[in-house]
Amino acid sequence: MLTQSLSTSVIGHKVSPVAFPAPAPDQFGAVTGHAGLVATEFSYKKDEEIYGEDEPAEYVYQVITGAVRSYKLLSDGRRQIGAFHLPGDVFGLESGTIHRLAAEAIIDTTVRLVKRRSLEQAAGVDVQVARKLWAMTAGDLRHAEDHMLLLGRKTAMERVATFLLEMDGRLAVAGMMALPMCRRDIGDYLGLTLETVSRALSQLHSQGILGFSGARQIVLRNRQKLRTLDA
Amino acid sequence: MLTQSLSTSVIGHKVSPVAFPAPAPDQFGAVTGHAGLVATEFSYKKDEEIYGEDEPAEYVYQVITGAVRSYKLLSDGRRQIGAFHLPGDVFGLESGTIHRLAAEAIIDTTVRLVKRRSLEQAAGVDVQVARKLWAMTAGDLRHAEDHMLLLGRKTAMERVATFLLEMDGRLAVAGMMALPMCRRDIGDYLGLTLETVSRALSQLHSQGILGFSGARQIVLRNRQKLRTLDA
DNA sequence: CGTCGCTTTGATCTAAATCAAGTTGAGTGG
DNA sequence: CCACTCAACTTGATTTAGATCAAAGCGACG
Repeated sequence: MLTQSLSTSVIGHKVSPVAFPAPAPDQFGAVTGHAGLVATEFSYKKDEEIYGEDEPAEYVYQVITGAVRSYKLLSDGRRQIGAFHLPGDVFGLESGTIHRLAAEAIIDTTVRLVKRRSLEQAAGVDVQVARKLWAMTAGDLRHAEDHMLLLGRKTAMERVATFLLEMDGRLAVAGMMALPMCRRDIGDYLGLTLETVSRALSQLHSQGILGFSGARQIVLRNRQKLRTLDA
Repeated sequence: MLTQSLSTSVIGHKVSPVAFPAPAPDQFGAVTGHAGLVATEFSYKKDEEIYGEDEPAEYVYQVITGAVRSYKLLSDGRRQIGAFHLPGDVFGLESGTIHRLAAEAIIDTTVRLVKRRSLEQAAGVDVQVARKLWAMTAGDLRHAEDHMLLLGRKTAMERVATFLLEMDGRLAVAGMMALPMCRRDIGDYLGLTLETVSRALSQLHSQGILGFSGARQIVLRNRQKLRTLDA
């Protein structure tokens, strides 16, 4: 299966910023606003693979709309999701030539992408670009280090509380968050089963710490209490 | 407590390579062999702190002899060791200004260190240095991604098998490895208790997959079998 | 408005944690 | 050089958090 939509544009300093709902500081712009890097848009349907584990890393991506999961698999199908990527997030950035994790669209998703080689070339010319690429990889490392602590040492309730606070910070609009991912994805991110995730959420609901409007629309009613549960 | 020993030298291209038993490719040399960076040696006693979590990242370190653990703590003392650093390994490298994990000497340890600022400065002048710093952070990220899979989805026996194969690759000499760390450290690295680690090792011993000469001297007698157990 | 995937909830099981002794062995001081 | 000491390690008994197995709800979509 290939493209659902594709458009190409040459990104210059103030040329066609391609408005997208990026809540986070624009990580990509700081890098693509250089030397006529070519950025392309591409769309993926729900559950479509963006790239596979150990595939050559030809492109670097930024989520425009939608959501993406990055993950590793064991031979028998056990899966560990390393990160969720939401609008504004850059993913698939590698210092080497290979993607260490696979990536799939969680829901219908549109991304911007640039060739990894062109970024590396820009980094060779512009020290600021090189600095930014390093900083983005360091940001991914920080997240992974925090997540190792969660996976190795936190209880199920602590993991779910940490997840809710993370998602609250990343996608809450008007105090409500619309989770794009299913319970199984959350479980595979937190090193739990989907049933354990569901039970923890139910318990938080019964304690009035969160409210539901459908399984994936969540309102945090007591962030302070949640913070005491997150470890 | 402060220094056990300290010496300073100006590292130039072929000036005083300060011979050290680094089995890995010399990650530091590629970076310190530039622009008269000043490298200092420093020693730490067993269990001495090298830096704390969230402390300013003033230096970048390389193990000369000994071993180091990098870890995070929860408020109640639960600990997750993110990495062990062995002779030749660089640690404490940050893109930002803060150490994200604490570091302690596992046994008496000597390190080389350079100021982070001076490395950043060199990276601003020399693109090769910038590239190397990025590649080192990316290497740490790769390890963290692999470790998330282990912590989130592997069984106790799979974790211990993975650990043995990792250490075998990093510190086996003449088919034998001398582990510098205790069972509790191994447990805190693998997200297990020390008892579970001990039981897994005993089971591998009774199956003839490994041999002991004292609890920390291990010979792998059947790497192939171990690889089938590692997931 | 029926179907199917997702979610919740309940019952039971189990891998690993916890609690509890012993054992070993490296380092110390007599 | 030997015996003592103490931390590290092993092993056993029991507990438990979370996994697994199973069966309803529910809700979005065709």
